[in-house]
Amino acid sequence: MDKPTLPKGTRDFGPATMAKRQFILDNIRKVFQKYGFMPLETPAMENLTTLTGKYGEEGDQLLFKILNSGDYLKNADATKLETRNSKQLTFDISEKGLRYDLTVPFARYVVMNRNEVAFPFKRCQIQPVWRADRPQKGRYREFYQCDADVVGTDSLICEAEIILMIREVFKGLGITDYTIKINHRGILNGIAEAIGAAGNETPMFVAIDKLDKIGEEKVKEELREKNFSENALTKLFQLLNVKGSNTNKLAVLFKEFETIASGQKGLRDLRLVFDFLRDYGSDESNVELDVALARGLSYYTGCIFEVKINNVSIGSVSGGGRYDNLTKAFGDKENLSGVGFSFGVDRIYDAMEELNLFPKDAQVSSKVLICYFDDESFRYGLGVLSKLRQAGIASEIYPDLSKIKKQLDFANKKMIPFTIVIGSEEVSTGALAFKNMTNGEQQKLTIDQIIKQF
RNA sequence: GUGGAUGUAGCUCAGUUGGUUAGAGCACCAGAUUGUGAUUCUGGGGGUCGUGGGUUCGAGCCCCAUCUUUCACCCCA
Repeated sequence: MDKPTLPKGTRDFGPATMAKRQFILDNIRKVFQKYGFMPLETPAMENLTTLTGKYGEEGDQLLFKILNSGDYLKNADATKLETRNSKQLTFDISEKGLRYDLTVPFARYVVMNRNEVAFPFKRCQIQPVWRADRPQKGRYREFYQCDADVVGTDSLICEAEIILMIREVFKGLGITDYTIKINHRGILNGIAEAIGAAGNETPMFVAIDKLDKIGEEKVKEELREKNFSENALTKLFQLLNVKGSNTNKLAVLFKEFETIASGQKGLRDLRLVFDFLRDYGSDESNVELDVALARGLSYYTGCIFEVKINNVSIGSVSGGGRYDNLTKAFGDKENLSGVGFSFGVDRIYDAMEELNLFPKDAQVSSKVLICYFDDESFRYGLGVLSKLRQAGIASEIYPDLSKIKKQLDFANKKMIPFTIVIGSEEVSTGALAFKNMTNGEQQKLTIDQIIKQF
């Protein structure tokens, strides 16, 4: 029998890792609920027709497909088989796939339950997603997303609340040095129009999105290959290089977009988001208008977000935006506007590990371990255990009669901070040896006195 | 999906131009210590060198394939 292994890009999470992951997840869940988002879960697999066509051509290639059950070659086209046309053959032998994100399944749910849900509908969803990507650091084939979306309203208060939630989650996790990048598809379209590249937006978005990574010259090179004129490039970088505060950037762009409707709309939206933040009693801290931010997911139409933790070797840990046409893609007659974002738990974990931000006691399991010398004190210990648990103190007793050294070692290994050592003396007097495992101090206390220590 | 790097004990790594029974530190187990752990001392277990082929009298080391992890591209949480 060969040694067992895990599939590429997947991981086990042991108790120590789980404690830290729970810490992140609990924090996010708490904030989502505080902002009025109701939980939703959807199946791991969706029909392929639900998933394909929503993420662009690249995204479709990254979908995990599930082979049909039974005689799956029954419906396979003979010529496709003979010519080994895998791409075409896929849809003959597979009709289900694993979800690629949580937004598309959510849109599907909304369309299917249109009459039951009360709009505007706020839902949060914390579940794994799967991508057939090639794994790297901070990039897995199975990972958790934590989504919060609102559907059925155009109000930009939703965008403002997304910023508030991101800041609250990061505060709870102890992450202070981060940037919430914000942009608007309208601004991007406006720029394309302003430089005379309307109709050629996609290659422009793809290229400028990489600006902070590969630099101005490389982006220009890439765009020249896509037949952008020198005039267009000069104009483009004039707009991308506007520095200063968000207000300043908005003002400069406002002049450029005098006759461009989509650009105007983008600027108005962003200005309103910033206004709402101020009215709420907040400000623009950690928020940066980045006109080069484009994002690949093709369904975004309005504001777009991306969050980076600074000084770590991890890509973005959160992203999202507004999508106006997603329910229409599922045959919905009346179109519903939605906006949402997603935290990547796995990347937040990696970043926090790199920055050493996990609190030490995030790993503690039980608070007390009961140790004993003989069978009689074990029996007595069970009564003590029961009292501790009734008092709500997480505790356990060592299950086997063995040397006290081994029992205390076990407490150390599990990072249990206190032990109660019981022997014949303790059984007869009721004064228990209560030991602090961090500093080694020990005192004789009754069980009631011990409970009061917590 | 394209190209590059990597893999030796539970962990971090040594291992000479291919040459006998593959090493260290930490960790683990047992004893010194029959009512007290993270210090010290003594002893012990553990590796078909990622996997499968090949070259050779002989392979941890050379060649090929494959898998894992990782880096760049693509894309993205």
